[in-house]
Amino acid sequence: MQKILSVAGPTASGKTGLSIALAKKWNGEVVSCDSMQIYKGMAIGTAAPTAEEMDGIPHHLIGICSPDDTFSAAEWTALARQCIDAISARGKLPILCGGTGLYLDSLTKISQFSENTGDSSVREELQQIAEVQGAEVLHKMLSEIDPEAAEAIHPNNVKRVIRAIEIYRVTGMTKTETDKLQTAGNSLYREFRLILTYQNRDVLYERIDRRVGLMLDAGLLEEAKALYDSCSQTGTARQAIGYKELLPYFQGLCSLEEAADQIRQSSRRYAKRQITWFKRGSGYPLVMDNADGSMRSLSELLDEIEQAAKEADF
RNA sequence: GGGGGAAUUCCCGAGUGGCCAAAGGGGACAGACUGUAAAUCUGCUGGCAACGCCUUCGGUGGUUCGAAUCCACCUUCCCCCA
Repeated sequence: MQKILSVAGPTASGKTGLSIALAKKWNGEVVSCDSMQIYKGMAIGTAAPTAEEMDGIPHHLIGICSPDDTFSAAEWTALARQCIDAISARGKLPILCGGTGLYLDSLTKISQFSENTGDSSVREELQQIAEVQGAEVLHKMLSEIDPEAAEAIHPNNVKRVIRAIEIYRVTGMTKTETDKLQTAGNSLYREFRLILTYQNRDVLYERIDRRVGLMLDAGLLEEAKALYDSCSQTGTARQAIGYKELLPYFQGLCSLEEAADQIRQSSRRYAKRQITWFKRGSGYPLVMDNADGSMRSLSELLDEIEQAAKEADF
């Protein structure tokens, strides 16, 4: 089984720096596991590593799609698998680095994605039903075809209700059956997952606040402006934190300071959701901060990781 | 100097005699998550020995069986006329 090392954790927790240090130490290459770094022209706002930060370590799946492209966890997984194979073939260690929990779990938990199950016309039709007749009606439709999924998905979560119905419409199989099928079989990888954690939430939040300032200094405004001028406003990329909050500012609806506050807030909430996500998975919790609020040194962290990996027989 | 208005639970903001620990929104906190995921959604938010009790609606007194809601005075803020 292929070995992969993954570095997960909330935004601004220090994944990038750590993954590069690990790549140097263990002869690795980094594969970004980030739903937004995948897009071109969003390097600053997604905190993608600069060439200088990479310091010669090859990075993959950063800036490879147009912000207008639609993208999916399945597509990402397919690309990531290719990267991992290629890196392994070079005799190097693939290091997955990123905060998109869904992507990381897709890679490691889903043995086989079924054939393309998306259909935008079906989605639009269902969306219409939700808008005209209400979310309840849509949810009832799901109850009839897949009661188990309906039970698990809240009626208000229209996106997920639609997806569950869409699967059935396109494939004739329910979401419940599909999920079962996709997770059947063993994982393809022997993963050692580091989950970057903070004992003091405030320390992480301060890092987030500080980084937003740094992004603005680095030219986030120009980058966001260019993005809005050149792209349609409908793709996944427009959901990215750091860009969508700037739109009201460009439209003259709020001050830059207000927009920046909004970015900081969105980032903190995002971090919280990531923490919740990674908490339920397994992995080695790597504590990044000391009790007094200072950060632990890189060498100390690397030593601990080496020890933990050895104990996990990785 | 005169006239008018406002003070509500972390914030904004309803409530104008009992159905009010107090609508709604925001924030915070907690959680869910399998092809849009930096998205989407849920729960929760005075205290407690907790199907009940206690404290709370600027402050102090009062009216009333009963007040955030009525009265008096005080404090602060806003507006208008001088």
